[in-house]
Amino acid sequence: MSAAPTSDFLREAQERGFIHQITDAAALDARLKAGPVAAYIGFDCTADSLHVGHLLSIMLLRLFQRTGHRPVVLIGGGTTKVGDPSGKDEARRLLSEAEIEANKAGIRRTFDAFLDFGPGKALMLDNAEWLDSLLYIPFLRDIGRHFSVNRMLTMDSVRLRLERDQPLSFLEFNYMLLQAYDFLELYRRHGVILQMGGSDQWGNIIMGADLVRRLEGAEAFGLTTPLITTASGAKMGKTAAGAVWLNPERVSPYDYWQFWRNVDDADVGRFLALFTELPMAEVRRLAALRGAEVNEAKKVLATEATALRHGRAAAELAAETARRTFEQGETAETLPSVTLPAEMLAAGAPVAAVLVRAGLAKSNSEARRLVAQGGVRLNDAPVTDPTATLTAEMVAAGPVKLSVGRKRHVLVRAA
RNA sequence: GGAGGGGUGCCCGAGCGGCUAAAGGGGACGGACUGUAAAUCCGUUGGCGCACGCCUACGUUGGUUCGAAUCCAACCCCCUCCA
Repeated sequence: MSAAPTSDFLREAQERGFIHQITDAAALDARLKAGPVAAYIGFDCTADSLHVGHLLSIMLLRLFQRTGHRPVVLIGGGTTKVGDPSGKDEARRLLSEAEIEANKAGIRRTFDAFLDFGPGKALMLDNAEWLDSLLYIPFLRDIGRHFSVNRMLTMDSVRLRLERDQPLSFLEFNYMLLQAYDFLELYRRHGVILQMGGSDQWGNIIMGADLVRRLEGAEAFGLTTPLITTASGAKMGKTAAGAVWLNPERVSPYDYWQFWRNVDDADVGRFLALFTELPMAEVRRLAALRGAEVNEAKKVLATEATALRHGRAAAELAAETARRTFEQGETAETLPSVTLPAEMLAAGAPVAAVLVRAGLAKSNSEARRLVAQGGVRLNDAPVTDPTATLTAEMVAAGPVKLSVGRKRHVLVRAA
């Protein structure tokens, strides 16, 4: 990175660690200072919720809006119909029109928490709008002519595949063109001059920027974010239960808080900068904490990150629930809970079955195994008998805390 | 189109007629130690009211055998070389 950027957006983005590459940092910096700019990031719509893996992009768009610009969320409704073949072993199941619509709605709900979509503010668009009606011959003639196969072959995404003798379908080869075309459409329709995305999108992004430049004679820019891995090298956002989703129906605010509370020590500073909006001075102070004090930083990270997604109240509640559960050893009645039907309790509900019902074990076998290994506790008392049952009397006085391991707790309630 | 090679559990990867629910590693989970961290050590890791039992599982479908992930046939998919 050459001269330090002076626009609010680039300066803060750089300071917080969002930037990996920029096509023309100085020119972009100047444009951002001259007035509001529109920028977009593309998202798949293969699921009805985004997950923590998308959060970096979301936070970047949020920062973009906060610094006075217009973020555009581009949903790949059109490209999802084709199915992105990259990086997948098996062909992905094609989604129906209705599924795509449902997914878009879910994704929209996620974004509503992060961006202001009011009049003149952020936009959410679907590339199906222009891709669905695309005609092959005119597309080839008008757009395809501007793409040099020679150059496409030198792009990392293509070159690496070819070098490793991995197959590359024509469809996939074309993906680049479709992506570039999105940029062109967004420029024409909404004056978008900047595309952002993960570092793996660099090739696609510069193709798009070039296309806009050629056909419209306009300056267009690209910016990529670094690939975020955890200190232990894994792609972030995966836990035992799977992806850490951003929609509360999939991951509760409490579990979301716990996810951030449990990051590696080595990740806390970086994550505070990227996934919260605390002033950098505060981020640096927290990141400098050592030893057991790091826990303070993690709690701040968890609460701030949760507040951004689920609101301050839900975040505080999750923090308080955790404090009472972990630090006081109490049974906080705000923990996630399962309710057992009366007839199940009347007959004596096997602990194993309750574990499965509570989502703490995937099968009865696993539940029994957990008990056998001494990993299960009822109100903090270890369960040693694999055939133990929960009775109505046990739950009559109030919810019972069922725990697996040190960290997973669920309240069991009577219906 | 022709000739070879290959498809194994969450992933990688052994196995190549019975001793195989399938070595080993990774990951994940539980335990110990801690700070709801990392590292380390121990254990677990298909399902089923599971102690002996039963069911499902090694690309798909059939077949040979007392017995198949292992042999045969056809089919599907992938890779390599040739045209």
